[in-house]
Amino acid sequence: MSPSKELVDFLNSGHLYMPGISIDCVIFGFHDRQLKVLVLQFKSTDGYALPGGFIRKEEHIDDAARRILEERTGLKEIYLEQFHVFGDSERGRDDTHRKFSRANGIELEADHWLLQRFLSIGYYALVDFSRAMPTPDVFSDTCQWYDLAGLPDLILDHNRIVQQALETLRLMLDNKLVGFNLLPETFTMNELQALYETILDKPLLRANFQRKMLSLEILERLEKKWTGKAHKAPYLYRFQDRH
Amino acid sequence: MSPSKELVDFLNSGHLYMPGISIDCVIFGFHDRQLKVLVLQFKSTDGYALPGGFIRKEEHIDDAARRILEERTGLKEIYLEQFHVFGDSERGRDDTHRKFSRANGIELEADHWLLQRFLSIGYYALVDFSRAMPTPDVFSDTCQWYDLAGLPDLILDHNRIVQQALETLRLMLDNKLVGFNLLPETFTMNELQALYETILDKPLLRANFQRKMLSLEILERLEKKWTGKAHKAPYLYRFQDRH
DNA sequence: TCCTTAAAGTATGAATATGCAACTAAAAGT
DNA sequence: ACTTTTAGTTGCATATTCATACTTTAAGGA
Repeated sequence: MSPSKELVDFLNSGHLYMPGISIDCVIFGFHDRQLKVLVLQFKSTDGYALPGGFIRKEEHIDDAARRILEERTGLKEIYLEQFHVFGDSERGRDDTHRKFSRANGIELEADHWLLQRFLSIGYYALVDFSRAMPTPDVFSDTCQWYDLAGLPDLILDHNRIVQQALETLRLMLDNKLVGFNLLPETFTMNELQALYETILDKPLLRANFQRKMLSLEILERLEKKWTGKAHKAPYLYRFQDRH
Repeated sequence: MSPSKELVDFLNSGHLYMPGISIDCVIFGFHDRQLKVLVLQFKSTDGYALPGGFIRKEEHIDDAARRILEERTGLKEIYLEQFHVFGDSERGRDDTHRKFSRANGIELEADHWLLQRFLSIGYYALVDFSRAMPTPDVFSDTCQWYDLAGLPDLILDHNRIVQQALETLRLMLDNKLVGFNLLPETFTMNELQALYETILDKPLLRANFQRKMLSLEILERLEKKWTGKAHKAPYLYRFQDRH
């Protein structure tokens, strides 16, 4: 098979980026009471990977992460935070990139920039599942949501990166009230509770959850949402201060 | 003035390290009811800086941080954690290193590795003040403890790095009980309380603090400490599970 | 129309944690 | 022995959280 122009261009673009450093993004979404993560599937091989990329020579690292995120989801203004640097001494020096390139018709030189050791800065992002438009990158055939529990084996240490992102998310959930970024503009109290229960992986008492959330005085109660179901209609709420 | 051999060797050692990445360490100590930070003073200029260094090509980033820490304090087995990557796009591209080298008799080439953009991984460390042996590095005349409140102006964004390390420390204090790493092996309840009050920058009620700490069941009560003062002798305690 | 069902919203008492103040203990000086 | 001073403890009021029960309301059906 002959390599695509996009791939060749990318493999020749090492001089644009800071050497030895990459960014990997754990992009969380929430749907059907499940926490989801965006995962790419490589072309021609069966490798799965987190969305990632490199830092341009003159680019703030947060801007690099935002750029990667926008490319994969179509969304600007995403809630985004770095959480850890992964710095194993052999990180990136396995044959992941070599095998991928070979499968796509390119043999990488031994000193190719993609074959060097890479640190990776882990970012986690929280997006409104209903607004994200998953879009594959130059390496990938697909860009899809996976249930956190049903993640495939990912390349390198990407499974560990997801785990650590999740731990950070749990720590931040009450601390900084980041959870709202995973929901649409308006939501019911039940949806919010389901989000918390999913992330924390434990059931919460409805009455107490409601009281706690309302006591924070960050929720604006809107009109009711008639669902057509045979029971009292829930209120819709809006978070008063996103991010 | 003619440059020292050590400095010349260091300036020629760029090929040993990962390019574009450094480590900066905020080393906290506690003494006289004050939180202290280790700060270096540059030779021949009046620049102050955090202890820092670079990552060897085959070295885990945590090992690099531990190496830097051991060089500055003489201590192994230090409590150490990365907390943030500082990645401004122009970071490192000011004239700090050029001025320093010039003052020490070396004119750096425009493309010298020290004049490139650098990301920096911030680590904070908690050490037992009484055991640390502050030791300057090749750039520095002195390596000294400074009260957090009395820090001098530091180079680059190092003052901001200290601020962010302090915020992280405050977050972690109860969360992971890291505070004990700032105290000697044994300590009185009063010393522990003073530590907490200093870090959190607020007074705590003695009775409540004691009850809370004891209820955690992580303190082992040892014999009493006779101070020679005209009052009841306090107990000494030991933390049961360092780190 | 009115009763039933189911989920939303609210209220209440118990358990636990925290804030505040007082009390007892003990080491050393007078 | 009495005082001073700090350590350690105790009791109680208040606040927060936990667990459960009660009330409300939209829609379906007798």
